[in-house]
Amino acid sequence: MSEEDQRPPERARRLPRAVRERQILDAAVQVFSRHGYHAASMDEISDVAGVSKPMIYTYLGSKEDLFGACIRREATRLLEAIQAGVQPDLSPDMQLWHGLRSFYRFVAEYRESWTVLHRQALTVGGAFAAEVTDMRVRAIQLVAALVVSAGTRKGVGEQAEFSGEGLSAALVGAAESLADWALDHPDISDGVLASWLMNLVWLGFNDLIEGAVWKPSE
Amino acid sequence: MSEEDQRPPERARRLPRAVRERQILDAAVQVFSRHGYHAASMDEISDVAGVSKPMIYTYLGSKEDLFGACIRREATRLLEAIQAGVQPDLSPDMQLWHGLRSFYRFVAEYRESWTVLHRQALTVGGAFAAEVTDMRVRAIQLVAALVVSAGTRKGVGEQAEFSGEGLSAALVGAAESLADWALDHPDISDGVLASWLMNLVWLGFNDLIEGAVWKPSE
DNA sequence: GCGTAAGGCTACCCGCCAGTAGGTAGGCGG
DNA sequence: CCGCCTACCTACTGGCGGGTAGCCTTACGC
Repeated sequence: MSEEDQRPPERARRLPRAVRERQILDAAVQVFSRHGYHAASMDEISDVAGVSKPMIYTYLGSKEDLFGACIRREATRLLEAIQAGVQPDLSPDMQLWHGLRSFYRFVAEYRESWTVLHRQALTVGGAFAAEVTDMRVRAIQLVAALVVSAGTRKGVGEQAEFSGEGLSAALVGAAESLADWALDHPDISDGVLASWLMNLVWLGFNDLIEGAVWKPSE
Repeated sequence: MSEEDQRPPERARRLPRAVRERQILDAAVQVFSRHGYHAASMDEISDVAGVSKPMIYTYLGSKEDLFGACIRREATRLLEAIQAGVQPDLSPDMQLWHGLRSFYRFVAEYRESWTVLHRQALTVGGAFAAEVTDMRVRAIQLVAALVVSAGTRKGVGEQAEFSGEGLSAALVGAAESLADWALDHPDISDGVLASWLMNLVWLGFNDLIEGAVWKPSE
Protein backbone atom coordinates (compact mmCIF):
# COMPACT_ATOMS: atom_id res chain seq x y z
CA MET A 1 0.00 0.00 0.00
CA SER A 2 1.61 3.25 1.15
CA GLU A 3 4.33 0.94 2.40
CA GLU A 4 7.84 1.51 1.07
CA ASP A 5 8.50 -1.14 -1.59
CA GLN A 6 11.67 -1.75 0.38
CA ARG A 7 11.06 -5.47 1.01
CA PRO A 8 10.82 -6.20 4.68
CA PRO A 9 13.21 -9.19 4.57
CA GLU A 10 11.34 -12.40 3.85
CA ARG A 11 12.75 -14.13 6.92
CA ALA A 12 9.91 -15.74 8.82
CA ARG A 13 9.20 -13.77 11.97
CA ARG A 14 7.66 -14.49 15.36
CA LEU A 15 7.71 -18.25 15.26
CA PRO A 16 6.92 -20.37 18.30
CA ARG A 17 9.81 -21.38 20.47
CA ALA A 18 9.80 -25.09 19.59
CA VAL A 19 10.25 -24.33 15.90
CA ARG A 20 13.10 -21.93 16.55
CA GLU A 21 14.84 -24.51 18.72
CA ARG A 22 14.63 -27.04 15.94
CA GLN A 23 16.04 -24.56 13.44
CA ILE A 24 18.88 -23.69 15.78
CA LEU A 25 19.73 -27.31 16.46
CA ASP A 26 19.69 -28.11 12.74
CA ALA A 27 22.02 -25.23 12.01
CA ALA A 28 24.29 -26.15 14.91
CA VAL A 29 24.64 -29.74 13.77
CA GLN A 30 25.49 -28.54 10.30
CA VAL A 31 28.13 -26.06 11.44
CA PHE A 32 29.64 -28.31 14.10
CA SER A 33 29.92 -31.13 11.59
CA ARG A 34 31.74 -28.86 9.16
CA HIS A 35 34.20 -27.16 11.50
CA GLY A 36 34.27 -29.11 14.74
CA TYR A 37 33.39 -27.73 18.15
CA HIS A 38 36.11 -25.15 18.68
CA ALA A 39 36.33 -23.80 15.15
CA ALA A 40 32.56 -23.37 14.93
CA SER A 41 31.45 -19.88 15.90
CA MET A 42 28.15 -18.98 17.45
CA ASP A 43 27.86 -16.17 14.92
CA GLU A 44 27.95 -18.61 12.04
CA ILE A 45 25.41 -20.86 13.70
CA SER A 46 23.05 -17.97 14.29
CA ASP A 47 23.56 -16.92 10.67
CA VAL A 48 22.73 -20.36 9.31
CA ALA A 49 19.76 -20.67 11.62
CA GLY A 50 18.43 -17.29 10.43
CA VAL A 51 18.26 -16.05 14.00
CA SER A 52 20.23 -13.63 16.13
CA LYS A 53 22.78 -14.83 18.63
CA PRO A 54 20.93 -13.91 21.84
CA MET A 55 18.10 -16.20 20.74
CA ILE A 56 20.44 -19.13 20.94
CA TYR A 57 21.54 -18.17 24.42
CA THR A 58 18.04 -17.62 25.74
CA TYR A 59 16.72 -20.84 24.23
CA LEU A 60 19.60 -23.27 24.49
CA GLY A 61 22.22 -21.76 26.77
CA SER A 62 25.98 -21.65 26.31
CA LYS A 63 27.99 -23.07 23.46
CA GLU A 64 28.67 -26.21 25.48
CA ASP A 65 24.99 -26.60 26.28
CA LEU A 66 24.16 -26.23 22.62
CA PHE A 67 26.69 -28.83 21.62
CA GLY A 68 25.38 -31.18 24.28
CA ALA A 69 21.86 -30.73 22.99
CA CYS A 70 23.03 -31.60 19.47
CA ILE A 71 24.85 -34.70 20.67
CA ARG A 72 21.89 -35.90 22.66
CA ARG A 73 19.39 -35.35 19.87
CA GLU A 74 21.50 -37.04 17.22
CA ALA A 75 22.50 -39.93 19.46
CA THR A 76 18.87 -40.53 20.29
CA ARG A 77 17.95 -40.42 16.62
CA LEU A 78 20.64 -42.91 15.75
CA LEU A 79 19.75 -45.37 18.47
CA GLU A 80 16.07 -45.15 17.63
CA ALA A 81 16.79 -45.71 13.96
CA ILE A 82 18.76 -48.83 14.75
CA GLN A 83 16.30 -50.22 17.26
CA ALA A 84 13.46 -49.65 14.85
CA GLY A 85 15.08 -52.11 12.47
CA VAL A 86 15.92 -54.88 14.92
CA GLN A 87 13.54 -57.64 15.92
CA PRO A 88 14.83 -59.39 19.02
CA ASP A 89 13.21 -62.73 18.25
CA LEU A 90 15.38 -63.37 15.22
CA SER A 91 18.62 -65.31 15.09
CA PRO A 92 21.79 -63.42 16.06
CA ASP A 93 23.06 -63.08 12.51
CA MET A 94 19.74 -61.76 11.27
CA GLN A 95 19.62 -59.27 14.13
CA LEU A 96 23.08 -58.06 13.25
CA TRP A 97 22.12 -57.85 9.60
CA HIS A 98 19.09 -55.71 10.25
CA GLY A 99 20.93 -53.53 12.72
CA LEU A 100 23.66 -52.87 10.20
CA ARG A 101 21.23 -52.03 7.44
CA SER A 102 19.43 -49.52 9.63
CA PHE A 103 22.74 -48.04 10.68
CA TYR A 104 23.93 -47.50 7.13
CA ARG A 105 20.60 -46.12 6.11
CA PHE A 106 20.80 -43.59 8.92
CA VAL A 107 24.35 -42.55 8.06
CA ALA A 108 23.43 -42.04 4.42
CA GLU A 109 20.40 -39.97 5.28
CA TYR A 110 21.85 -37.88 8.14
CA ARG A 111 25.51 -37.68 7.32
CA GLU A 112 25.97 -34.52 9.33
CA SER A 113 24.53 -36.16 12.40
CA TRP A 114 26.94 -39.00 11.95
CA THR A 115 29.91 -36.69 11.49
CA VAL A 116 29.14 -34.77 14.65
CA LEU A 117 28.71 -37.93 16.68
CA HIS A 118 31.65 -39.83 15.33
CA ARG A 119 34.32 -37.27 14.58
CA GLN A 120 33.64 -34.15 16.58
CA ALA A 121 32.20 -35.31 19.86
CA LEU A 122 35.27 -37.27 20.88
CA THR A 123 37.63 -34.35 20.44
CA VAL A 124 35.89 -32.02 22.87
CA GLY A 125 36.68 -34.16 25.85
CA GLY A 126 34.88 -34.18 29.15
CA ALA A 127 31.21 -34.91 29.49
CA PHE A 128 30.36 -35.17 25.78
CA ALA A 129 33.09 -37.60 24.98
CA ALA A 130 31.83 -39.68 27.88
CA GLU A 131 28.27 -39.49 26.61
CA VAL A 132 29.17 -40.60 23.12
CA THR A 133 31.57 -43.21 24.38
CA ASP A 134 28.72 -44.53 26.51
CA MET A 135 26.54 -44.95 23.47
CA ARG A 136 29.38 -46.67 21.70
CA VAL A 137 29.99 -48.96 24.65
CA ARG A 138 26.32 -49.89 24.69
CA ALA A 139 26.57 -50.77 21.01
CA ILE A 140 29.67 -52.83 21.63
CA GLN A 141 28.10 -54.71 24.51
CA LEU A 142 25.00 -55.33 22.45
CA VAL A 143 27.12 -56.88 19.74
CA ALA A 144 29.15 -58.77 22.32
CA ALA A 145 25.95 -60.27 23.68
CA LEU A 146 25.02 -61.40 20.17
CA VAL A 147 28.43 -62.95 19.68
CA VAL A 148 28.41 -64.75 22.99
CA SER A 149 24.85 -65.97 22.49
CA ALA A 150 25.82 -67.27 19.07
CA GLY A 151 28.82 -68.95 20.64
CA THR A 152 27.09 -70.59 23.59
CA ARG A 153 24.27 -71.64 21.32
CA LYS A 154 26.86 -73.68 19.48
CA GLY A 155 28.41 -74.89 22.73
CA VAL A 156 31.73 -73.04 22.46
CA GLY A 157 31.50 -70.29 25.02
CA GLU A 158 34.89 -69.97 26.54
CA GLN A 159 37.13 -68.55 23.89
CA ALA A 160 34.49 -66.37 22.35
CA GLU A 161 33.64 -64.91 25.75
CA PHE A 162 37.21 -64.10 26.59
CA SER A 163 37.90 -62.06 23.52
CA GLY A 164 34.29 -61.04 22.98
CA GLU A 165 34.58 -57.45 24.05
CA GLY A 166 37.69 -56.82 22.00
CA LEU A 167 36.21 -58.48 18.96
CA SER A 168 33.05 -56.47 19.32
CA ALA A 169 35.06 -53.27 19.56
CA ALA A 170 36.77 -54.28 16.36
CA LEU A 171 33.45 -55.07 14.70
CA VAL A 172 31.86 -51.79 15.70
CA GLY A 173 34.97 -50.02 14.47
CA ALA A 174 34.76 -51.87 11.19
CA ALA A 175 31.15 -50.80 10.78
CA GLU A 176 31.99 -47.17 11.56
CA SER A 177 34.95 -47.15 9.26
CA LEU A 178 32.95 -48.65 6.44
CA ALA A 179 30.34 -45.97 7.08
CA ASP A 180 32.96 -43.28 6.62
CA TRP A 181 34.17 -44.96 3.46
CA ALA A 182 30.62 -45.14 2.17
CA LEU A 183 30.24 -41.37 2.59
CA ASP A 184 32.62 -41.07 -0.37
CA HIS A 185 30.77 -43.75 -2.34
CA PRO A 186 27.12 -42.75 -2.14
CA ASP A 187 26.11 -45.15 -4.91
CA ILE A 188 26.62 -48.19 -2.70
CA SER A 189 23.35 -49.16 -1.06
CA ASP A 190 23.00 -49.88 2.63
CA GLY A 191 22.12 -53.48 1.84
CA VAL A 192 25.37 -54.02 0.00
CA LEU A 193 27.38 -52.40 2.78
CA ALA A 194 25.73 -54.49 5.43
CA SER A 195 26.20 -57.68 3.48
CA TRP A 196 29.90 -56.98 2.92
CA LEU A 197 30.33 -56.67 6.62
CA MET A 198 28.31 -59.78 7.31
CA ASN A 199 30.47 -61.72 4.89
CA LEU A 200 33.59 -60.33 6.47
CA VAL A 201 32.81 -60.88 10.10
CA TRP A 202 30.07 -63.45 10.40
CA LEU A 203 31.72 -66.13 8.44
CA GLY A 204 34.78 -65.35 10.52
CA PHE A 205 32.78 -65.75 13.67
CA ASN A 206 31.24 -68.89 12.31
CA ASP A 207 34.61 -70.47 11.84
CA LEU A 208 35.68 -69.36 15.27
CA ILE A 209 32.79 -71.03 17.01
CA GLU A 210 33.29 -74.12 14.93
CA GLY A 211 36.61 -74.32 16.73
CA ALA A 212 38.86 -73.13 13.93
CA VAL A 213 41.80 -71.04 15.05
CA TRP A 214 44.25 -69.12 12.94
CA LYS A 215 47.79 -68.94 14.21
CA PRO A 216 51.08 -67.88 12.70
CA SER A 217 52.58 -70.71 10.70
CA GLU A 218 55.99 -70.75 12.38
CA MET B 1 82.70 -19.43 43.13
CA SER B 2 81.86 -15.91 44.13
CA GLU B 3 78.63 -16.59 42.24
CA GLU B 4 75.41 -16.05 44.15
CA ASP B 5 74.09 -19.46 45.28
CA GLN B 6 70.81 -18.24 43.84
CA ARG B 7 70.38 -21.22 41.50
CA PRO B 8 70.35 -20.04 37.94
CA PRO B 9 67.36 -22.13 36.88
CA GLU B 10 68.56 -25.56 35.82
CA ARG B 11 66.88 -25.30 32.43
CA ALA B 12 69.44 -26.22 29.82
CA ARG B 13 70.47 -23.16 27.89
CA ARG B 14 71.93 -22.50 24.46
CA LEU B 15 71.25 -25.85 22.91
CA PRO B 16 71.71 -26.48 19.18
CA ARG B 17 68.73 -25.90 16.98
CA ALA B 18 68.08 -29.55 16.10
CA VAL B 19 67.69 -30.46 19.77
CA ARG B 20 65.31 -27.60 20.44
CA GLU B 21 63.20 -28.56 17.45
CA ARG B 22 62.91 -32.09 18.76
CA GLN B 23 61.88 -30.82 22.21
CA ILE B 24 59.30 -28.53 20.68
CA LEU B 25 57.82 -31.23 18.50
CA ASP B 26 57.65 -33.64 21.44
CA ALA B 27 55.85 -31.06 23.51
CA ALA B 28 53.51 -30.17 20.67
CA VAL B 29 52.49 -33.76 20.08
CA GLN B 30 51.79 -34.14 23.78
CA VAL B 31 49.67 -31.01 24.04
CA PHE B 32 47.84 -31.52 20.73
CA SER B 33 47.01 -35.08 21.73
CA ARG B 34 45.53 -33.88 25.02
CA HIS B 35 43.49 -30.91 23.84
CA GLY B 36 43.19 -31.13 20.08
CA TYR B 37 44.37 -28.53 17.62
CA HIS B 38 42.14 -25.60 18.46
CA ALA B 39 42.11 -25.97 22.23
CA ALA B 40 45.87 -26.32 22.40
CA SER B 41 47.61 -23.01 23.04
CA MET B 42 51.06 -22.10 21.88
CA ASP B 43 51.79 -20.86 25.39
CA GLU B 44 51.20 -24.29 26.85
CA ILE B 45 53.33 -25.93 24.20
CA SER B 46 56.17 -23.53 24.84
CA ASP B 47 55.79 -24.18 28.57
CA VAL B 48 55.96 -27.93 28.16
CA ALA B 49 58.87 -27.65 25.79
CA GLY B 50 60.75 -25.48 28.28
CA VAL B 51 61.21 -22.80 25.67
CA SER B 52 59.75 -19.38 24.99
CA LYS B 53 57.08 -18.86 22.39
CA PRO B 54 59.13 -16.91 19.83
CA MET B 55 61.50 -19.88 19.59
CA ILE B 56 58.67 -21.94 18.23
CA TYR B 57 57.83 -19.33 15.63
CA THR B 58 61.42 -18.83 14.48
CA TYR B 59 62.12 -22.56 14.30
CA LEU B 60 58.86 -24.07 13.16
CA GLY B 61 56.61 -21.29 11.96
CA SER B 62 52.93 -20.77 12.63
CA LYS B 63 50.63 -22.98 14.66
CA GLU B 64 49.45 -24.68 11.50
CA ASP B 65 53.01 -25.28 10.38
CA LEU B 66 53.82 -26.76 13.77
CA PHE B 67 50.84 -29.08 13.63
CA GLY B 68 51.78 -30.12 10.14
CA ALA B 69 55.30 -30.90 11.27
CA CYS B 70 53.89 -33.07 14.08
CA ILE B 71 51.60 -34.93 11.73
CA ARG B 72 54.34 -35.59 9.23
CA ARG B 73 56.81 -36.78 11.83
CA GLU B 74 54.37 -39.10 13.56
CA ALA B 75 52.96 -40.46 10.33
CA THR B 76 56.45 -41.23 9.12
CA ARG B 77 57.27 -42.94 12.40
CA LEU B 78 54.15 -45.06 12.20
CA LEU B 79 54.69 -46.14 8.62
CA GLU B 80 58.32 -46.94 9.29
CA ALA B 81 57.42 -48.95 12.36
CA ILE B 82 54.95 -51.00 10.34
CA GLN B 83 57.21 -51.50 7.35
CA ALA B 84 60.05 -52.56 9.62
CA GLY B 85 57.95 -55.53 10.74
CA VAL B 86 56.73 -56.71 7.34
CA GLN B 87 58.65 -59.06 5.07
CA PRO B 88 57.18 -58.96 1.57
CA ASP B 89 58.21 -62.52 0.69
CA LEU B 90 55.84 -64.08 3.19
CA SER B 91 52.30 -65.27 2.55
CA PRO B 92 49.54 -62.67 2.69
CA ASP B 93 48.23 -63.74 6.05
CA MET B 94 51.67 -63.70 7.61
CA GLN B 95 52.31 -60.25 6.19
CA LEU B 96 49.08 -59.01 7.68
CA TRP B 97 49.91 -60.64 10.99
CA HIS B 98 53.30 -58.99 11.23
CA GLY B 99 51.95 -55.65 10.12
CA LEU B 100 49.27 -55.76 12.79
CA ARG B 101 51.73 -56.70 15.52
CA SER B 102 54.00 -53.79 14.60
CA PHE B 103 51.03 -51.48 14.51
CA TYR B 104 49.83 -52.42 17.98
CA ARG B 105 53.34 -52.25 19.36
CA PHE B 106 53.63 -48.73 18.00
CA VAL B 107 50.31 -47.61 19.40
CA ALA B 108 51.20 -48.95 22.84
CA GLU B 109 54.57 -47.26 22.85
CA TYR B 110 53.60 -43.91 21.32
CA ARG B 111 50.00 -43.47 22.32
CA GLU B 112 50.19 -39.72 21.97
CA SER B 113 51.40 -40.02 18.41
CA TRP B 114 48.51 -42.31 17.67
CA THR B 115 45.99 -39.98 19.28
CA VAL B 116 47.19 -37.01 17.29
CA LEU B 117 47.11 -38.91 14.03
CA HIS B 118 43.84 -40.69 14.53
CA ARG B 119 41.65 -38.35 16.51
CA GLN B 120 42.93 -34.83 16.13
CA ALA B 121 44.26 -34.59 12.61
CA LEU B 122 40.91 -35.34 10.98
CA THR B 123 39.07 -32.60 12.83
CA VAL B 124 41.28 -29.75 11.64
CA GLY B 125 40.20 -30.12 8.06
CA GLY B 126 42.04 -28.94 5.01
CA ALA B 127 45.53 -30.05 4.17
CA PHE B 128 46.20 -32.10 7.29
CA ALA B 129 43.08 -34.15 7.05
CA ALA B 130 44.04 -34.85 3.46
CA GLU B 131 47.53 -35.83 4.49
CA VAL B 132 46.38 -38.26 7.13
CA THR B 133 43.62 -39.57 4.93
CA ASP B 134 46.26 -40.21 2.31
CA MET B 135 48.24 -42.32 4.69
CA ARG B 136 45.11 -44.18 5.64
CA VAL B 137 44.24 -44.74 2.00
CA ARG B 138 47.69 -46.13 1.38
CA ALA B 139 47.19 -48.53 4.26
CA ILE B 140 43.80 -49.55 2.91
CA GLN B 141 45.15 -50.14 -0.57
CA LEU B 142 48.02 -52.12 0.86
CA VAL B 143 45.56 -54.36 2.64
CA ALA B 144 43.36 -54.51 -0.43
CA ALA B 145 46.34 -55.72 -2.45
CA LEU B 146 46.90 -58.46 0.10
CA VAL B 147 43.27 -59.48 -0.05
CA VAL B 148 43.14 -59.51 -3.82
CA SER B 149 46.41 -61.39 -4.06
CA ALA B 150 45.11 -63.95 -1.60
CA GLY B 151 41.95 -64.19 -3.68
CA THR B 152 43.51 -64.52 -7.10
CA ARG B 153 46.03 -66.96 -5.72
CA LYS B 154 43.07 -69.17 -4.96
CA GLY B 155 41.49 -68.46 -8.31
CA VAL B 156 38.51 -66.44 -7.09
CA GLY B 157 39.33 -62.90 -8.06
CA GLU B 158 36.11 -61.35 -9.13
CA GLN B 159 34.02 -61.03 -6.03
CA ALA B 160 36.93 -60.26 -3.75
CA GLU B 161 38.12 -57.54 -6.09
CA PHE B 162 34.80 -55.84 -6.33
CA SER B 163 34.28 -55.40 -2.63
CA GLY B 164 37.99 -55.36 -1.84
CA GLU B 165 38.34 -51.67 -1.14
CA GLY B 166 35.29 -51.52 1.08
CA LEU B 167 36.32 -54.60 2.98
CA SER B 168 39.79 -53.24 3.46
CA ALA B 169 38.36 -49.99 4.78
CA ALA B 170 36.37 -52.04 7.24
CA LEU B 171 39.44 -54.02 8.24
CA VAL B 172 41.59 -50.96 8.76
CA GLY B 173 38.77 -49.45 10.80
CA ALA B 174 38.55 -52.59 12.87
CA ALA B 175 42.26 -52.45 13.56
CA GLU B 176 42.07 -48.79 14.55
CA SER B 177 39.08 -49.31 16.74
CA LEU B 178 40.71 -52.24 18.47
CA ALA B 179 43.76 -50.03 19.01
CA ASP B 180 41.59 -47.45 20.77
CA TRP B 181 40.03 -50.15 22.87
CA ALA B 182 43.45 -51.48 23.75
CA LEU B 183 44.47 -48.05 25.08
CA ASP B 184 42.08 -48.74 27.95
CA HIS B 185 43.37 -52.31 28.39
CA PRO B 186 47.14 -51.95 28.49
CA ASP B 187 47.62 -55.47 29.84
CA ILE B 188 46.69 -57.05 26.51
CA SER B 189 49.80 -57.70 24.45
CA ASP B 190 50.15 -56.70 20.84
CA GLY B 191 50.38 -60.38 19.87
CA VAL B 192 47.00 -61.12 21.42
CA LEU B 193 45.39 -58.11 19.78
CA ALA B 194 46.76 -59.01 16.39
CA SER B 195 45.68 -62.62 16.69
CA TRP B 196 42.13 -61.63 17.68
CA LEU B 197 41.91 -59.60 14.54
CA MET B 198 43.38 -62.36 12.41
CA ASN B 199 40.84 -64.79 13.77
CA LEU B 200 38.06 -62.33 13.11
CA VAL B 201 38.90 -61.31 9.60
CA TRP B 202 41.18 -63.86 8.04
CA LEU B 203 39.01 -66.83 8.63
CA GLY B 204 36.22 -64.72 7.24
CA PHE B 205 38.25 -63.89 4.17
CA ASN B 206 39.20 -67.53 3.85
CA ASP B 207 35.59 -68.56 3.65
CA LEU B 208 34.87 -65.82 1.16
CA ILE B 209 37.50 -66.96 -1.27
CA GLU B 210 36.41 -70.54 -0.88
CA GLY B 211 33.17 -69.29 -2.40
CA ALA B 212 31.02 -69.20 0.71
CA VAL B 213 28.51 -66.36 0.88
CA TRP B 214 26.32 -65.28 3.75
CA LYS B 215 22.89 -63.95 2.90
CA PRO B 216 19.73 -63.24 4.83
CA SER B 217 17.82 -66.47 5.31
CA GLU B 218 14.50 -65.87 3.52
C1' DG C 1 -7.55 0.52 22.95
C1' DC C 2 -4.22 -0.82 26.21
C1' DG C 3 -1.33 -3.51 29.32
C1' DT C 4 1.81 -7.14 29.19
C1' DA C 5 4.38 -10.87 27.97
C1' DA C 6 6.86 -13.31 24.63
C1' DG C 7 9.56 -13.05 20.27
C1' DG C 8 13.44 -10.78 18.47
C1' DC C 9 17.19 -7.54 17.57
C1' DT C 10 21.49 -4.24 17.64
C1' DA C 11 25.38 -3.09 19.76
C1' DC C 12 28.44 -3.72 22.89
C1' DC C 13 32.06 -5.89 26.53
C1' DC C 14 36.08 -8.44 27.59
C1' DG C 15 39.23 -12.33 27.95
C1' DC C 16 42.06 -15.24 25.54
C1' DC C 17 45.54 -16.30 22.36
C1' DA C 18 48.18 -16.28 17.84
C1' DG C 19 51.73 -13.73 16.40
C1' DT C 20 55.65 -9.88 16.93
C1' DA C 21 58.89 -6.09 18.25
C1' DG C 22 62.77 -5.33 20.16
C1' DG C 23 66.05 -6.40 23.41
C1' DT C 24 69.80 -9.42 26.28
C1' DA C 25 73.45 -12.95 26.70
C1' DG C 26 76.95 -15.93 25.54
C1' DG C 27 80.35 -17.73 22.28
C1' DC C 28 83.93 -17.04 18.57
C1' DG C 29 86.94 -15.16 15.07
C1' DG C 30 90.14 -11.64 14.73
C1' DC D 1 88.92 -6.61 23.65
C1' DC D 2 85.76 -5.71 19.84
C1' DG D 3 82.32 -6.69 16.67
C1' DC D 4 78.98 -9.91 15.31
C1' DC D 5 76.06 -13.84 15.01
C1' DT D 6 73.08 -17.06 17.01
C1' DA D 7 70.32 -18.56 20.95
C1' DC D 8 66.90 -16.81 23.70
C1' DC D 9 63.70 -13.85 26.36
C1' DT D 10 59.95 -10.33 28.18
C1' DA D 11 56.35 -7.82 27.06
C1' DC D 12 53.26 -6.27 24.10
C1' DT D 13 49.14 -5.95 20.28
C1' DG D 14 45.19 -6.92 17.60
C1' DG D 15 41.32 -9.32 16.66
C1' DC D 16 38.26 -12.99 17.11
C1' DG D 17 34.45 -14.80 19.35
C1' DG D 18 31.69 -16.16 23.63
C1' DG D 19 28.45 -13.98 26.20
C1' DT D 20 25.14 -9.94 27.64
C1' DA D 21 22.43 -5.35 28.45
C1' DG D 22 18.90 -3.10 26.98
C1' DC D 23 15.43 -1.96 23.60
C1' DC D 24 11.89 -2.60 20.08
C1' DT D 25 7.57 -5.02 18.23
C1' DT D 26 3.82 -8.01 17.48
C1' DA D 27 -0.06 -10.76 19.35
C1' DC D 28 -3.50 -11.50 22.48
C1' DG D 29 -6.58 -11.13 26.55
C1' DC D 30 -9.76 -7.99 28.61
